[in-house]
Amino acid sequence: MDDDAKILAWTTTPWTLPGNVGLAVGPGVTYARVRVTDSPQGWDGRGGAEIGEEIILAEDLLGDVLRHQIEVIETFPGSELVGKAYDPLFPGAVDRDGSETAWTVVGADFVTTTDGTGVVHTAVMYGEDDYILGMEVGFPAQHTVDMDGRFFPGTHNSLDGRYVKDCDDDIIDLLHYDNLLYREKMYVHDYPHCWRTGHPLLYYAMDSWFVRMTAVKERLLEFNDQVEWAPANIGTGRFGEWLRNIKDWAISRERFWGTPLPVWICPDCDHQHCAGSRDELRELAVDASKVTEDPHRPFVDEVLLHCQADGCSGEMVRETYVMDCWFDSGCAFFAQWHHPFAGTEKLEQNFPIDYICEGVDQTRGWFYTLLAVSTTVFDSICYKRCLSLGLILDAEGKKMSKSKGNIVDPWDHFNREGADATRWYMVTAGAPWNPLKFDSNGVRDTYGKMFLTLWNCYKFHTDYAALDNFDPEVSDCPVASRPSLDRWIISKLNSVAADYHAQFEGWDFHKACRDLEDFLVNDLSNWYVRRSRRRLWDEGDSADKMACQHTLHDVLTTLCRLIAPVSPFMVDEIHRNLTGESVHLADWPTPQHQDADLEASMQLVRNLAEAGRKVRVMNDHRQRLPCQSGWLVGASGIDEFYPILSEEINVLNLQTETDLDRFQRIEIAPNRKTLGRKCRQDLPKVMAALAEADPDTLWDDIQNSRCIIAGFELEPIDVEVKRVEREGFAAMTAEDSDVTLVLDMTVTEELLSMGLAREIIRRVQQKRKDLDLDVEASISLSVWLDENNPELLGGDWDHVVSEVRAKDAILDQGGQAPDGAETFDIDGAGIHFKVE
RNA sequence: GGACGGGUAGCUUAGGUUGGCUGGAGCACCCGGCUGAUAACCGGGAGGUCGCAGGUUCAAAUCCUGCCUCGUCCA
Repeated sequence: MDDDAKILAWTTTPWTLPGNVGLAVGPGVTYARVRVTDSPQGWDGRGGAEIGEEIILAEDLLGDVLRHQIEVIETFPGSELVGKAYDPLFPGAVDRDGSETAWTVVGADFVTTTDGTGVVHTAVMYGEDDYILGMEVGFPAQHTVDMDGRFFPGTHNSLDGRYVKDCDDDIIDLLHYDNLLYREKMYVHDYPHCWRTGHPLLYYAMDSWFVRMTAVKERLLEFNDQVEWAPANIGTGRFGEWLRNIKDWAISRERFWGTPLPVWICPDCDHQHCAGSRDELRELAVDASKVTEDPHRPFVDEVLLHCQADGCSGEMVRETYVMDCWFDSGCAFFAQWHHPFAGTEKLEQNFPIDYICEGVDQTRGWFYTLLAVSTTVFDSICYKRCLSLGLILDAEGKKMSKSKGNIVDPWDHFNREGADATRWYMVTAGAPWNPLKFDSNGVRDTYGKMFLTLWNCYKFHTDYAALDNFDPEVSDCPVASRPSLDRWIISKLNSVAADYHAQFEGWDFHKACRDLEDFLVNDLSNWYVRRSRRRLWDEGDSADKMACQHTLHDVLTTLCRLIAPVSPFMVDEIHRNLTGESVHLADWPTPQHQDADLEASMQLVRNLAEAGRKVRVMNDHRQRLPCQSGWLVGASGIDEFYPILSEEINVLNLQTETDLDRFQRIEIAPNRKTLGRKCRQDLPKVMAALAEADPDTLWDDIQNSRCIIAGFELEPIDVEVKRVEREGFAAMTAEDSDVTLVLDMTVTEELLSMGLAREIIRRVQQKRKDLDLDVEASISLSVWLDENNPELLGGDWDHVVSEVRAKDAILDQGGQAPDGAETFDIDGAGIHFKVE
């Protein structure tokens, strides 16, 4: 350079060096002039420097960049370097073209010392910053590379005509042999690549048509504020930020396929004309017959127009570009109605659009281009509500792509678990705007839990309905007249339906569907249907059975309608079979028959049933072994559910009780900490006395300050009071309530017999099922009981015989079972049976 | 390099805006139970440094700062 020193610049793209036309430095950055005093310890790669050579670079980066021993001669701000000229690395590759600033140092704000040398190589045509700077300071703007990525002839005799990325290494060699290279270094950095082929891309300045979006920036922001975004932070954040940093829209593409850019230019006077219709083209065409029905390339390229400029008789030629395909997308909202040539009424009815929905990766696609076109052309918002969906990722959280091979083939799931389960899984797996890590097991679970349960509820209903020739149209059964269990499931369904609707409106599809699934599995299947089985076994005609069938019919049809928008197939089958009509033609349910008190009561009943099961487990009392008595302490208003509850928790006699003390006693435990301090060596004596004393009187005395033991007065702080169940009782308070269930845990011969009968029934029923017997089929049953079993009483044996539909039955207590009998153990006693 | 979002049990996740009781669930696992529609269900158990480090506070998964890491878009 016009200085004795060499200036050290840095690049990650050697192929842009022939195009170098300037160097940028930070005016405020401190630079150092150093002299090489000695060789380095070792040296990797090409490049180097002579002893005594002077080098200029940013002071902060001396240690990172230089390998030689050096001395710093002076330091100075970058502004002192501005204006100095240097010799091009590839003389002749770029023509000076009258530029005053070519191959000089210029100042630029973007230069930092976070990496490189603090001196930025600038090749105007191959980088955005470079181009902007070059235009500003007047560097020559010439390509050294053609559109195929090859160096133009005249760049350098060993580079001409070669693909630039293949030349990087040779360029380093050339610099090395000319003593122009200081150092090469491996450096990891991001670089854009073609998403399809994986080839590295070249930044390349080229002519384009733009839509001046910057002119409507404020309007875009204003309209965006009127859109209801889900989630809201996309509108203000990601999309809002994009609009705030809006760039002009590069609208032209050098392609063949696509919507032709409708711009014609006169070669004589440069007048430009944008055509708006085929009619207009025919009118202006030099030869109207060239305007064909197909307005695409190549036909449209043949059309020449009469120049529209005053006094010019030139023939205008079409710009050969096509439009960015996203422009077509942005026009969809009016183009679908063929507006402006037709469909204006349709457009008015449907614009702005109520709702659009696309992946979050479409921020710059649909979301932006629709708004861009509606703003520039219609000065209006385009859509009122917009849901930005999260992407579907693979199990490792990577975006699915065919080239990576990490895609899940949806057909695998459609064929295995069905489209319904796949769809329901995808909706319930997370909020729609969150990325979804697709989990195949989740689809499996949804299939088993949601759709098999739905189908089984339907099967249960339809099997018994068929047996009874049930026809919902024929019989009439007002909801108000049905038993409370029926009114409860109907109320509950309607409450869930109302929430479901509200959650859909609030974008919470995932929560809505999870709640509905919970209703189906827990409320309908595991409570209503389970509690109703016996009602349908009734072989006569009863009002109760009729009510149950009507209720199942009503609940299933409504449920189908709610599920249909998400999972349309199985519910359509069910709905058609139940009503003869497709679910997709049915009305959306409107909530009715809601009864909050009834729902609350049933919730309490279910919590009590749960408490009953829990208390049995904790007290080691088998579910099938009945309890003689149970009491509900603090319950009111649920008497009508006592039959259900007593059956559910297997209690023979369930009653309301107000006095919990009847089942509980207190225990007094010493507080060793306070007592120890108080009694010292007398503590064992006091503790022994405490253990002996009657807890009730003791506690009474302590509270009234008249408890003196071994000369010490005991205060409430000295003891801990615990309430425990009296011998033979077990208790538990139901969740979210003040109601306590107390069970009598006493075991009697009668109860053991009943429990034994239930065990046998259960095993035989399982056997019936294993043998795949028809529900109505009869069997022959033989039972042998080992001697250590409790006695099976006559009434209980009769119960077994009728429950399992045995037409003849033999009971042998204490006898020897023959080979081939089924065997099981209850409390260590063997039981054998045979079903024929 | 910029914008935005995420990181909670082996896995999938709720909660986070408004700090507060023992951080909930599901799958899988272990033990027990229910079941004449169910591949469903119920009870118990084991499994958590709520990415890391600081800060604010009587108190932080939650608020603040920095960092690490993953994702998407842009460059």
